[in-house]
Amino acid sequence: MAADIRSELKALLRAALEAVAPECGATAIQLERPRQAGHGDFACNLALQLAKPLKRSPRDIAARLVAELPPSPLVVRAEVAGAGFINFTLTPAARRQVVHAVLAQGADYGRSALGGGQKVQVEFVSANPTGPLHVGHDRGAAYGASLASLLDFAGYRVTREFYVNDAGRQMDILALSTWLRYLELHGSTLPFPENAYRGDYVRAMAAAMQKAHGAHYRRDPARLLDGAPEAAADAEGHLDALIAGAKRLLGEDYAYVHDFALTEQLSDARDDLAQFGVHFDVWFSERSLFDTGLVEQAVARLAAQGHVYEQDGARWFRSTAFGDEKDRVVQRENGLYTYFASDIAYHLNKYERGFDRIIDIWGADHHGYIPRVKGAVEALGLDPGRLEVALVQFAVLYREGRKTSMSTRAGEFVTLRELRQEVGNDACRFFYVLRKSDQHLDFDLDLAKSRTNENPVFYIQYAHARIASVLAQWAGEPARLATVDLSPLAAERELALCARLAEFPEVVENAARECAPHLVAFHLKELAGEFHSYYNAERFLVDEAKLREARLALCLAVRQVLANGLAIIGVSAPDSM
RNA sequence: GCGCCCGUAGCUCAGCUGGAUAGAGUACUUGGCUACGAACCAAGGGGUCAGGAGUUCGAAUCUCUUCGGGCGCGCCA
Repeated sequence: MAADIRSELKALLRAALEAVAPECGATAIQLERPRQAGHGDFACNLALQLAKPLKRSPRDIAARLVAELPPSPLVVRAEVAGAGFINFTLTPAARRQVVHAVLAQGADYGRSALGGGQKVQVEFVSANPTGPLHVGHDRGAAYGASLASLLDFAGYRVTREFYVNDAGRQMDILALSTWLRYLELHGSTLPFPENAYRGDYVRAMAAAMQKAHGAHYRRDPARLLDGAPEAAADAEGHLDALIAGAKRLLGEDYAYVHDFALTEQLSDARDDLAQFGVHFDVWFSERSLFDTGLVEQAVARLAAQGHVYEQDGARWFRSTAFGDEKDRVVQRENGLYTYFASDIAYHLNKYERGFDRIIDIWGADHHGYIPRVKGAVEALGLDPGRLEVALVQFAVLYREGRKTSMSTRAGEFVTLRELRQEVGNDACRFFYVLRKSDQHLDFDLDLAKSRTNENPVFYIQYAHARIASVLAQWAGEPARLATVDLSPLAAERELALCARLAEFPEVVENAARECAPHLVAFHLKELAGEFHSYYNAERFLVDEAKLREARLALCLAVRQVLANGLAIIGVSAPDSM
């Protein structure tokens, strides 16, 4: 609807341009929505753009353009303003028609064909399954989930994916940690390494393992230390020796312990995220890349292209040839592939799955990783332009005015679960999306907890609930409002509200283009604000039937847009609070 | 040292591909419930858009530079 008005106005301007300056007929015509109400519904800067090539004053050109504008039933006034803007004021009927559009399209209002059905993959969270999700992950979860919904709404076919790092040393450390706690339950007094996973959840897993299998995985802890360096002298070496010892003593049972811990953590993460309203279509296993030989193949493919060389016994990818700072090891001296190697394979796999766009959402601390991954993609002969990396800055948590430190291994962190319970799902989701993702963020826990009613999410939900309440008291049939006569909506406040509704599809497209769901959140805040003003200024359930129904139709349209927007952000739209 | 991100009101943050007098929330000061929900509304004060230079009709926005902050620079993941 709004797009129709835009294209109509552009056509008018195009015609005027042909009459005034045919030699500049190729100039792109830009329409924007002025901030100030006095500047009409749409503004065009065409005359300002033409000033230089035509060597005439912008206001003069604007006046000529206005004089040549063909008449239109949508436009009540076109005038020159400011430095040479052309401001269009629409007729009230044109401004009101959006209400019918919203009510007719319902939950689909704002849906766009921008994506053209392209396949896009959004990979996010992808946390190591070595402990509960914590506040270092939830911002990425909220952003990724909202972005995925947004792109879906904007006409893309979206796959939401979680990459499971189930192949590395960190998983071995978790398995070891769990097993050591399990041995403690069976009387072991072996000192627990400082640098192993110390969180209580590890003890819980050990207890679960004991409950399910009794002493089946018990081994003599004294034999575990054979040949291990002193923890004090070489903490990491000590840990590796313990892992080797665990594998030696457990034999084939090691795989069970390992997978037990992995499965526990993964299902915990899955539940946690599901309760946060975050769902994935694919949980992609890193280990599967090794099992299917894809890591080997990917490196071989790089080597075949001449991008791999040997040095110091290791094999290196020449990423400097693709803009990276230094070359990177893909296969270590000990024969093991690096995490980077499996990541190359993973991205190769992503391309092979035929996505038109691949969006990786990473924590900002991984920014240095971008050139090597893009470089590898390019080296494989793939189009690096299809791969986009969105960085999410970490939220810094403050408790009683002090920064809270986070360490998974030390077990000191605020979990996503705790944060959700303290702040609430809706507020939490909204809070994160209300910030631009690449902006640093201070999260004051005490403020979020003690004054949740100050969170803007309630402001928006309240508007939704208020409308629901009014409609309930009206007790009429909402479907009937879809075709009601809107002409009683003549007040400036009502027409401004209509304009805000008409903007929603533009906001969706813009937000999708920018991968910026926060734009949707801000738009909803403004819409809710204008509605609250309206609510306080006018009564809806008035005696005069035509006016009452027109106003209720507008309210219903507002409620619909609020609901559609909140759905993108992953926040509920309650009828009562 | 090199690279990436950032610096806007006391605080937390918006500001769309450069547009008109830089905006919200919060805090502070006032006013509004015998009302369709006061988790709301109305009004007020509060700014060298970190500093400087450049690009042009026009800069918070683009370029360069200085200062300040965050992060990254492993045969870790």
